[in-house]
Amino acid sequence: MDGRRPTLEDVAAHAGVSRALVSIVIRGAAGASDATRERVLASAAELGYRPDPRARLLARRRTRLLGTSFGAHYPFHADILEGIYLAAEPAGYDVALSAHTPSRDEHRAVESLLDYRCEALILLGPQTSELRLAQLGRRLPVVVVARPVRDRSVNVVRTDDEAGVRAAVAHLVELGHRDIVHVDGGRAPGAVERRRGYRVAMRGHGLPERIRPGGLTEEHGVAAAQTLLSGPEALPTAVVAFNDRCAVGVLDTLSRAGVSVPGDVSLVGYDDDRLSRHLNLTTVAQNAPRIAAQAVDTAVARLDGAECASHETVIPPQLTLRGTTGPPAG
Amino acid sequence: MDGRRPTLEDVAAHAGVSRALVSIVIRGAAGASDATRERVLASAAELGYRPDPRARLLARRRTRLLGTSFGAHYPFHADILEGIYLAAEPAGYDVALSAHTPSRDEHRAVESLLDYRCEALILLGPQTSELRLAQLGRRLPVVVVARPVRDRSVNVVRTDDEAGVRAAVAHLVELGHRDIVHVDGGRAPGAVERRRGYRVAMRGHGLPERIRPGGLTEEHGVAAAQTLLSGPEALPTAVVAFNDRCAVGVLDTLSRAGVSVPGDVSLVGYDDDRLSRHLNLTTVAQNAPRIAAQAVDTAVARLDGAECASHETVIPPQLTLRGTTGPPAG
DNA sequence: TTGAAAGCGCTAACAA
DNA sequence: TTGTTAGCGCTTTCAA
Repeated sequence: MDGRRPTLEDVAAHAGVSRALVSIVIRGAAGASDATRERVLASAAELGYRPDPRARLLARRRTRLLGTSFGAHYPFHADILEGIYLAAEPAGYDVALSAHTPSRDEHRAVESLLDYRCEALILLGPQTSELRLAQLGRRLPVVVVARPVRDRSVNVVRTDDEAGVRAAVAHLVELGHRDIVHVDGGRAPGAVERRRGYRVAMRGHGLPERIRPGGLTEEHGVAAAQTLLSGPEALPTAVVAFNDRCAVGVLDTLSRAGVSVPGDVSLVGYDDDRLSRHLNLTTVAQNAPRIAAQAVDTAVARLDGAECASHETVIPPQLTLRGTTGPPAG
Repeated sequence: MDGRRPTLEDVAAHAGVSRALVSIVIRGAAGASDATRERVLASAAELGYRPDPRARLLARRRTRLLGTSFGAHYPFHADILEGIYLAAEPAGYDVALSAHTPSRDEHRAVESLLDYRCEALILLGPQTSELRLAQLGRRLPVVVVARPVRDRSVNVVRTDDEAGVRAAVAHLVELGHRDIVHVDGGRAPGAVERRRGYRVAMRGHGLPERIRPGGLTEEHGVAAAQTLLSGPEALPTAVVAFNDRCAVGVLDTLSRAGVSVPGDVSLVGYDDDRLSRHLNLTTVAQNAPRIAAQAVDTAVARLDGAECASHETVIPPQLTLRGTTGPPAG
């Protein structure tokens, strides 16, 4: 079937030089004549040589590995992952992935990253306790994405969620809405900030707060919309949902109950999922590529010894107007 | 900051035995007295020793690594991933993950898995050509999930998509529908089979086929529903969508156009995403945990030398009746 | 510019 | 039952 893959040694023999020289050439390090370089490269290509990352990792002083933990079920994490791969390569780092799922918790995901001697950790929306994050942060550079952390031993890259929701509310108020409900994110990362943004904005406009418990999935949106439909109070004229998935649940439930969006009720999501673009959902966009690039930059900067890289990078969100918001009916 | 992590050597010194013995104990291999075993374990615990997987992988004859490639943006892949982690552990295998994204193609994802000397590959819904899959399959055990492959050098685990769609159509016909549209999956994995299931079923019932080009995201559903709404022909009384995401697009577009589901139009999805459960969508469920377990089992069987493990395992889908199907209006 | 040699932390014969 | 020893495939001084 397989047959051993060629090693440095094989390439060296084939090219008639020492292993050390091959290593130098493969790594693109200085110290080999152009002639040798060419010959080695030719041999390597001919044999189909590919360096063994395990051995490389073991031998090198540095692993140049960026450990990234993510939630397997979060589309937003997938977007960021893509950006991390993109940014890591030119910086000379490899990415080690570790997923957490309902049955494989974050702790295990992180432990496995640590076992592989990742030099820094990028944690996407971690639910881990502040205490544990701080412990990790004292051990190696840790970049927490999409969640604020007070402890200064970890770095944070996140969207200014509070501002995002404030902008959403401002937009609705501008359109003439006064009865605006927030379907919140419960204990999800970022939920506190978005809730605060809503409250601050409503108070600022002198409007009464109406918050419904929600969460980060469609089902939460469905449930919240149902309480809105069946509750004793009148329907609001607008809803700001925790995220796009939640908004989809709200949208769907309202539409199917004969409530027109945005005719009767305006709706704003959060994230700018691929989804929202095509459901024509007004939403607050998080800049995933920029968040990813910043996370990698921060990790690399810390690794390069910039101890005092700024603790937190807050990236501005962008209100994206589409078809689910309009003036109130009355 | 860090300080070197303890090695086998450290544990050996601390316990006053040789490295070999520690290795034996840590691996749980036979050949150490209970007393020694206990002492070594105690030392390891005290020092917080964790084996270095790179070194272990390098030294071992076998890596016991199952390489898994997946699409970062596919929720269904996430479900399967979870099952793979679950099944791999008791089988004594580790899982190496490699994501493909729009900017990091499957080829790269697979190469990196190969570099890490994975013993077998589990490819989730690969778009790779049959030719390349066959080449891979001759090199090491390869299990392709959720897509049929004729070439017998790879193993396949998939849902009987044709039967799934046939069941969906049968259900609609039973309810009295005669004008049933299929919004298909275009070139997506599984699309051919589902389309065939639709055609076979419609022909079997003596009904005319109406297929609309679709795809695997909400946007495809939205687009297809729009052509349905604006086209010259009458709306069908039922729609079978390629998958749940596509169905959500259809559902949303119809609802917002004032078309009641299932009052005016019945709708069936495919996959049984988390999503569909809470949008109360009638759908065809793929059994992700079972698919995952079967994929791991197959890979392990092939690794254990069962060359002739059956080429293909087809898992029955399950029509799941919920609230988006009902009798036609007339 | 090149090569020899010593590790990286582990496993697995083999010998004691 | 235990210890010795030789790798796994690479990087990285240090000499030549």
